[in-house]
Amino acid sequence: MTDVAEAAGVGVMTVSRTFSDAGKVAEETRNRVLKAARTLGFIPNQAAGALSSRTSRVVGLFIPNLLDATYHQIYRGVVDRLEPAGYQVFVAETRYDQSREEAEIRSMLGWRARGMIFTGSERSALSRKLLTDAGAAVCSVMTTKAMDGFTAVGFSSSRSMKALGAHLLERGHCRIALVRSARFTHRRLKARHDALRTAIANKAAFRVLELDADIPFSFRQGADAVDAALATTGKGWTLVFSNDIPAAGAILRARELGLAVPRDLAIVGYAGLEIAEAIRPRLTTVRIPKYDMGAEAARLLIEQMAGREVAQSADLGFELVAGETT
Amino acid sequence: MTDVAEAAGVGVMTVSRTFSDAGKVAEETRNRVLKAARTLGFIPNQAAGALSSRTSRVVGLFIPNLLDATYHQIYRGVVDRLEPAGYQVFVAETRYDQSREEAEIRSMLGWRARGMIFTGSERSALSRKLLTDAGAAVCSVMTTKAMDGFTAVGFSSSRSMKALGAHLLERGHCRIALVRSARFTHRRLKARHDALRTAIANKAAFRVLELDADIPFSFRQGADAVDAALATTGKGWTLVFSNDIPAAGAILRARELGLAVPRDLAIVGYAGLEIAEAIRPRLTTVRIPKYDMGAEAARLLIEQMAGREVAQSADLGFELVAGETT
DNA sequence: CACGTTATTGGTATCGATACCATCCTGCAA
DNA sequence: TTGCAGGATGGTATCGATACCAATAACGTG
Repeated sequence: MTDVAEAAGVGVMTVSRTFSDAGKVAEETRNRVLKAARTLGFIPNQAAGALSSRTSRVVGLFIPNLLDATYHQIYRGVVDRLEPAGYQVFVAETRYDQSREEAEIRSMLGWRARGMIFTGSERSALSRKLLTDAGAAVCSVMTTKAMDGFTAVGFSSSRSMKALGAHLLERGHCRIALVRSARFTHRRLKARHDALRTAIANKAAFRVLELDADIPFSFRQGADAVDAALATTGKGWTLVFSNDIPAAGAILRARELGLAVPRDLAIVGYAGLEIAEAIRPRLTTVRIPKYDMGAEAARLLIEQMAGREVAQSADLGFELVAGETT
Repeated sequence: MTDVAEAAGVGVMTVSRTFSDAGKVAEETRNRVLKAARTLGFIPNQAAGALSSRTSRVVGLFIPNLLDATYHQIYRGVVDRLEPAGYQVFVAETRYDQSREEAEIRSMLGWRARGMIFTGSERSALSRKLLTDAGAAVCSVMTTKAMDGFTAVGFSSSRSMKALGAHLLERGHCRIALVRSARFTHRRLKARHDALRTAIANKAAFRVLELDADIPFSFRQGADAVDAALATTGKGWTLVFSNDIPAAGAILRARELGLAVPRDLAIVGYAGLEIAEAIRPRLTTVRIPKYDMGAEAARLLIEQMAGREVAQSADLGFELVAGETT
């Protein structure tokens, strides 16, 4: 920076200002500085900037699985809002692993991130403590339950399940099986499941089909669920998945076995991914506001980091998509 | 750090060493320092560390689209290798946009990343200049062509297309159409396509089906391709896609239209994703070493950053998966 | 014309780590 | 006993920005 200052014939502060507080440097000077910087190939050292200003423009984004289109869209939404605002997004893929998440939080705090956005399951007690102690602005996505001073952006998953339950009852489904895998069933998912059970009450038979999967959401998981369902409960059941991918896998498997969907086997997904409308029969699913949740979370976080008061939570709703599989 | 040093009754350097060069601190002292750090909630400031040591342990990873399972697996491979080695991976999603990529490179250089891994299409001239000027270690993934001092890890996509061409001719396909979209066809993909054309020579009819898509790889794109193919060329063609997702979309659409695959319409994918074996008929595709490319690229980069000599490139091969759609 | 105001610029201490060198201590060989 | 190697530890300058304050120029106003 000293070199650039010298080359441009100005003080270092003018160079610094040229690259940070826009507008406080005269146009003509600014151009001279930028030209000198370009000639010398100068790129401001972010580390030095963060250290000196004692406040980095880093925001941490925690995502269980970036391959999941739901989370990927959230990621896009977050980036699209934070980048123009001058923030740098550091992504951490937690892989549904709490110890990974804790390690990543530490790492973000090491970079002195001022804000963090979490998606997916809930924070561990240790994570929450780390975050509150550090005084970081925190926003949880996929839930509307603000807590511990963390804001929340999402939708009511219990209401979505209530709507789904009503839809199923209305279409005369009377044997409903919830498919899940122990390894990827976190508390929030359990709550979602309870909501469905409640919605159904005893107007239909209800059971849980527990599978063990090693990958979070796979087509195979759906196929396995169909096989398991046929083996244990026989035809005539409605399989409710927690994602569209395994639901699609179930459709493919059902067709392979010559089963009529939804007559022999009904299928429900969750998320509202592209495959839900690409596959035949069209999948019944719950479309959730993926991108918008990310964008809104980012917006809230920006406000918080600027020290402004913000709403504790935002409910962006959902949409029940009645397809041809129920 | 000063506080921790005081609390532990040691000098700041001992604290610093406790958190960085492992082994140079006596076990007993080390424990005292760690305890003090835990009590005080001390987390080393990465920015200060990077500034002071004039060498950050940051590696940039550039990916066109994290939702694409190919790139996502590469990402996993990279992270799994670099994290245990003490490096921090900063991911940048370029979205197939060169100006985004250039901006992200600048940003990485701002963090003084010592190494960068690129996947997908080729670097622009400006990008290459930025990288060489900065003296960063660079590795390209998905290609075996090392250039400009950048190492490369991948497979021979032209050989994969030659193998595919041979397979198609062997199975008697005589009308082959390459499906692509202008927006997402970069130079490497073109080279891949040329290789297929060469492999086929004039032993089969060859044409290109140009679609315009706004998303890189979607099911819809495959469905559109089927519709376009039927409209322009009629039945009996083999559609060659550059990804399994649109190929799967094509299968779904073909079945919806009552077409027999591969008799009325043959379909070929690329990448070797889960859906290729989940869908019926099973998709013919080229399986590429996704995860391993990432891991190997990371390994090479670690060696380079340690100043050791490394092989210029690594060819990890591919596997032609003959399915039921050809 | 004096004077407050605003726009622009510069000097220097400072952020929190690490590099580098110095010091101290211990154990062992001569 | 002496000398010395090597392990453990500490002191302090330094990395490259920004915060803070000061200085100067330009401008309008009464």
